[in-house]
Amino acid sequence: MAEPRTLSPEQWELWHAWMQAHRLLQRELDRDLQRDYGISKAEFSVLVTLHEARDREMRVGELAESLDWEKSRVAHQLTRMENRDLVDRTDRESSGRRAGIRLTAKGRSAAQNAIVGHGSNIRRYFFEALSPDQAAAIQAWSHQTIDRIEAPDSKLTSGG
Amino acid sequence: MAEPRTLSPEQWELWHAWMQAHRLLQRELDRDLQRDYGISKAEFSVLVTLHEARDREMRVGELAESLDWEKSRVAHQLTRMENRDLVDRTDRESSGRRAGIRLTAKGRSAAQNAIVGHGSNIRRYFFEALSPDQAAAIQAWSHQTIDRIEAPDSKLTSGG
DNA sequence: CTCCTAGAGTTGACGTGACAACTGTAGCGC
DNA sequence: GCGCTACAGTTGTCACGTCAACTCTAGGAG
Repeated sequence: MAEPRTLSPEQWELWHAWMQAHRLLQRELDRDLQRDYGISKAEFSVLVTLHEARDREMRVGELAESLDWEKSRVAHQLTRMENRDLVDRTDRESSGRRAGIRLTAKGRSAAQNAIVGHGSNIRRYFFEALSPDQAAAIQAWSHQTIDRIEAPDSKLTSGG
Repeated sequence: MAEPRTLSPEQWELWHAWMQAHRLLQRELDRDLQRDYGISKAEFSVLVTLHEARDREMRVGELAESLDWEKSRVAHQLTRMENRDLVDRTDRESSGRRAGIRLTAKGRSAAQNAIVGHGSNIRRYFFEALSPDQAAAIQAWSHQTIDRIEAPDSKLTSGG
């Protein structure tokens, strides 16, 4: 039995169903968030992260690190959110560079409202249809995958 | 114990890890597809679907149905792919409406090459790190979720 | 024939996400 | 101080995906 180079029909089917389920779920959650709180999933992520920082101003790099987003993605997102008056970029550097990022009042209340609502939507769409076995399997797979992709060669971090 | 309205920290963690894993996986697969075959995941999907139709021309609605995409998404994608000479829209209706969609020679060869390569990438990134238990759990969850979201009230399909 | 409705396909606007290139600041060696 | 490098943040470009609006065609009612 030579190693099969292609996926079996069953594997394709599983792959397809998995991708499909994921996309439907994401779309559903995003729609609800948009409808109920007027924000998107990406905006929600930023709002939550800033909300958890309480009063402390965050920097772009810090946000990028915390969200595991690319810097440019954060910058673009902040520009849009600044236009929508959800966040505030304060001038800190001497030149035109702005570094400190804060929630506006509108952003803060949006965050507080959305966290509860979005959480219960996640529960409704995701956790309620999830058996403990499935949860364990998905958790294990998630961490495997993150490790595998994030740190393909971890030899750099260990003291060698 | 009143029903908790918000997710537990563990649930948030699982949710976050899962989203993260998914995004990393998708990005990785898309990058490889782009690097090795010069096409994106969306283009791949269209190419495969048209490839499986062999010589038969497909219509936009048929493609949308088969891929479970919105019509407009298909139209936009076809426009991009037409510009890149991967597909061909043939005139069929009397007016300026184009209905028949075919692969170009370039599209056909791209499809044939990519199917093998992409399949083995999926195997490498997804199936190799997946135990049978995990596969079963993920499959079950996927179908549950698709059913739940796609057909929230299925009373229309059964002969009433 | 005209209006109405339904369906297929298209288009525009907008937010999202990735990548590359650019700007400005700071530390370092000369 | 000048150039080198590293780093932080920004910007442009492009592809993706959704929603709403639009066009064109066909079928039925008046």
